[in-house]
Amino acid sequence: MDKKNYIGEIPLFKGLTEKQLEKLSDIGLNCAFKKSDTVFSDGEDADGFHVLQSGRVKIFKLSYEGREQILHIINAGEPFGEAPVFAGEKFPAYAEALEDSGTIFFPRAPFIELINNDPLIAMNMLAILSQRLKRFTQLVENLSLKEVPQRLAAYLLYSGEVEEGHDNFELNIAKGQLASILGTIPETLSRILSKMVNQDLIRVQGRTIKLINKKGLEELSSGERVLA
Amino acid sequence: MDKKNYIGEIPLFKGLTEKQLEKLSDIGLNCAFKKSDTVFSDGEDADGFHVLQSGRVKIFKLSYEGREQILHIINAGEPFGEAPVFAGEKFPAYAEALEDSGTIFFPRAPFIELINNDPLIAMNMLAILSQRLKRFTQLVENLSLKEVPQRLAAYLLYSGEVEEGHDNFELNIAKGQLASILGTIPETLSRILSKMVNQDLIRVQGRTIKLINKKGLEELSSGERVLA
DNA sequence: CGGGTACTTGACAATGGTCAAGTGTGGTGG
DNA sequence: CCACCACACTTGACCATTGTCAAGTACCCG
Repeated sequence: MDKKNYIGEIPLFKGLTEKQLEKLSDIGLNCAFKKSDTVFSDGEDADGFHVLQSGRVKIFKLSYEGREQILHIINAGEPFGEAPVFAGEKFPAYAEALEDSGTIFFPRAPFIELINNDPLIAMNMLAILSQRLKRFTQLVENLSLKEVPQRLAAYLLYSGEVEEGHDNFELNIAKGQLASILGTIPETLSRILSKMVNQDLIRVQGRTIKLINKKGLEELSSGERVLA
Repeated sequence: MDKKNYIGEIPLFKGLTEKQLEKLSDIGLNCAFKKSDTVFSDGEDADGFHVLQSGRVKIFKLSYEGREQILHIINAGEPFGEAPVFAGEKFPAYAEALEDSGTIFFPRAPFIELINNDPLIAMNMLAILSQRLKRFTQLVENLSLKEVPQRLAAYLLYSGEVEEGHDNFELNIAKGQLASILGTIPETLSRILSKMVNQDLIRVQGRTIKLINKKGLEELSSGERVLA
């Protein structure tokens, strides 16, 4: 079984001893989800958390009318649903597989016991939660203080840095999902992309985006410039 | 010196031994801020975090145009600016004293050392960060998926529960600051309060709010009902 | 009592969401 | 291999929510 080896690769569990990995491997349970399966629901009792092994998962909230706001896209190696392990005890949002996905589920009680004996896991977990907080701070800033074109510009610049091919990259999600990340709807996103194309800021072909005028995008994202 | 005794009262440091409190007391530095003093600024290097001893502090972001979104109001006993201790190393927002305030500042390095030797502090810190994440989740949900009347209704119901006098309480902040918590501006807040008064949902007198129709407010906050 | 700040109210504008219709496009089955 | 269906996306017309600007009122502190 290579579960243990895999666990050793997870950033959250970097630097642990063989013995600790052994224990983690003992308490971790493999789970499989098909595309668009629900992993957990908002308000559901949480008796542990997942680490994504393969595939992708979106964490999101739903409005009364059914609109969706994506809080986070989880990629392989990242934990999710970990906050209720330490406080609240209920999942604070929905989680759904964007593709067929595999996770390792760590039940709460044995995991907490493990942490109590090892500050390193705790420190790693603190780092991850802190990172999440920082991202949420940005998300709140974007939603409350920036308009959709600014948010989109920032997203494109950020993606352009992360993906290969600094100014010519492929969206790794559907445009509708991107809208949901940016806190808007597909129609609005579509219109703004058109405007950006008209102003020669970007070029769009399906899911491929080419950044033509990075300077302009940066001005947009900071708010110096507006997308008339 | 009663610093040590005070530290023992802080929720974050509950359950520690005398010796640990001693150490914390050794590394903690007293700070004083006058009303509207800046405690730290967005992007500033963080070499530690504060615990608020007295007064109140707001944590907030600013837009390009200068609009303010409050992320959190810190009350006595709560830590703030703790995330960059574990990740990022820069404060992710502004902090400003709402009143004359006193804090204890814990420098990063000795604090981390302390944590490495004591899982209990780590667990408490994990609980606090998790709690923050949950609150941020709600904040994102409110900003992105709810309209201002819904947010206000939820806020009033929540405050009504927390404060004494379940349905007749005093706002502990200026209305302009409340607007900034709700992600809007004073003018909009003012109008919505008027509408709520007209519909006999609440009564307002200066900073005193009386909840007349809790059921109606609940329907509003959930989205079943709209504020025509 | 005076002055500044907080708050309110009105008229207006614009961002962005809703509804509706149309245009691909990819995947499946005949 | 092609046809078709479903679904993602686009585009247009409309309108609600909410932010901006401006003016006026109330209130608190000195």
